Amino acid sequence: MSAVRVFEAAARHQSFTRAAEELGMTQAAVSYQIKILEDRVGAPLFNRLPRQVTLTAKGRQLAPAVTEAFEALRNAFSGVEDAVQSVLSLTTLSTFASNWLVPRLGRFRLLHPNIAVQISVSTEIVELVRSEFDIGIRSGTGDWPGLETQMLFPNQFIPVCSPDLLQGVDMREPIDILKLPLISPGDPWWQDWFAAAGEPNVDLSRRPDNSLGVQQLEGMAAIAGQGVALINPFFFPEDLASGRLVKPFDLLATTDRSYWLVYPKARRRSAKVEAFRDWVLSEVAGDSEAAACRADTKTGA
Amino acid sequence: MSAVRVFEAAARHQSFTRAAEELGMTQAAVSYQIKILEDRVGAPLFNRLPRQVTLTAKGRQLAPAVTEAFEALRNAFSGVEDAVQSVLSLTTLSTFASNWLVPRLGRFRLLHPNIAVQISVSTEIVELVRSEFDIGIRSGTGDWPGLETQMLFPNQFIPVCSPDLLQGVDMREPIDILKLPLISPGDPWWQDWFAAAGEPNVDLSRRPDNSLGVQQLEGMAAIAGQGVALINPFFFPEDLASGRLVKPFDLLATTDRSYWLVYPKARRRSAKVEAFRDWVLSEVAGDSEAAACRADTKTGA
DNA sequence: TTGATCCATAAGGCTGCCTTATGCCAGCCC
DNA sequence: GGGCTGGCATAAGGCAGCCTTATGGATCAA
Repeated sequence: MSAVRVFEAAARHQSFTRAAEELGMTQAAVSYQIKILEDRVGAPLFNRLPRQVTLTAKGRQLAPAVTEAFEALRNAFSGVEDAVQSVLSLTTLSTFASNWLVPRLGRFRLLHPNIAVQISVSTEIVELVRSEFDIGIRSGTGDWPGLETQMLFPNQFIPVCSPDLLQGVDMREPIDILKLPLISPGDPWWQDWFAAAGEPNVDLSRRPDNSLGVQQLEGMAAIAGQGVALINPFFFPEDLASGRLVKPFDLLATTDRSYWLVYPKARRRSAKVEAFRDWVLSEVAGDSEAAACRADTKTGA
Repeated sequence: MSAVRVFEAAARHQSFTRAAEELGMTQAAVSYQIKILEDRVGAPLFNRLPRQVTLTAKGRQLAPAVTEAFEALRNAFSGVEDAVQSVLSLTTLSTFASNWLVPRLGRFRLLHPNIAVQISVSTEIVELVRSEFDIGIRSGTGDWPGLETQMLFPNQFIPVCSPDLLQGVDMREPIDILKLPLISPGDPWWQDWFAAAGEPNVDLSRRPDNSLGVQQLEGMAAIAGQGVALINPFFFPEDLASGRLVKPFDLLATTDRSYWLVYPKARRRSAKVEAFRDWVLSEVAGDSEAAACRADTKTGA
């Protein structure tokens, strides 16, 4: 089979030496391969003239078809390889996509205009090691065998709501939150947050469970004044900075889970993967700086 | 490169196991090759599902083009291989072609209707070992390295002429031939024949040298009554049998050379070569029988 | 004649491919 | 539900085939 490849090059160059150069091997190897192919075909494909080789009749019959076939192969593979180089496909959690990634993606496109990003949103964790995705964003503890992992930010929660909702409500202790409607009260993180706030025995089971299940929507509901949502502040930096969302209590409930950027170890050398990873990490670093800055101005005020 | 071949089969079958069967290797080898190709392309080409594999998007993009390219290759090679199988090309000496081979070729075509014979006539000895010819007919001593050789018949000479030419000529001893015009008196075999006849010192240098150089033409000239030609009786069996040519003396000059059928050792297993060789040998055997038969009838008469 | 170029060939080493053996996973069937 | 089967992955190991180096032959050019 590789003999065919050698033949193709030799036929194009009408020279074993040039073909060897093109293929990065020695002239002897070309001669060897051509002989293999001739034995296999049962007839000589080249006339050996003193200082050159020329195609025999059968060689001339073969050469154009072979070259054409290899052109087709080259085109097909280069097409796919271009796609592989220029399309980065990632699977991500819904809220990360809508509240973190998509708003910033324009900057990535500016940095890397030749890399197209395909986002697939899914709640389930897809098997990344042998999937078609280059990168995944997932929440967990970071121990995924076979995957390179980069922690992005912790999975923390804090209750937020619209400032209007607090009007006239006496909000002194965390338990006072229960005076307001909760968004997704069935979310078990609520129990954890109240526990972290020193109220381990809050019973939310009798509240109507209008769970939205997706932080993005919960945050939107909170902004709309429909109640108190438990959200990760990393996903609502603008709303918190602008005051559209306020924190009744500055108590973050921390979890053992974080958001991670992961990708198969096998593809860690891929340029597009490196580019995207570095960009995400720089964005996360920017977030932390901004958060620190806001904290400073707040304490300063 | 061979990984592409494996991919093509696997994509067609949508199964590594079937592909392995088709290619005559193990399923493990297919798996190995596909992995090689995927690493090289930088993206998976198959989705590994529980009891089957399916093409990924990139695999689907690749498969048709690859299959098409391989079809083209297969067609090109099978076309050439058919030609190799069905066309027997031979290089032969002019007289052998015209006076021996061509008149009998019809029988070969009847025996092997699927083998086409291409005859190339040349006086020079072409290098057979790596030429495009499958078979050669040459005159010599039979020591050609790298060639399989089959002796056909000896290179013997005997003077012949038209019976009309002998009218009124006293033809008792070989030297009497010189009373008649010689065809191609410059032919050195004349000297040899006279030497064999006990006349080593015949001087032919002063005769006009109207050499024809080709026995066929010399024989035709003799039949036409233009003189005495020195010919190989194997080439004129009909003319001798019918009496169009007669032998003034039944003295064959033998030489150390013979006519040989030769072919490259490398192609001795080729069906067409074997078929042609066997046919030629059977024809030669038939000649000998016929000659023996004629000799019998002559002595019987 | 000498040098340069191009191909063939022989010898030898090493890589890479294939096989064998085993494990895993899921579906199927009793 | 527990074997059983079918399909693929993986590891280990051996061997073949490919490539390289080195050399020779043949021709052309200077």
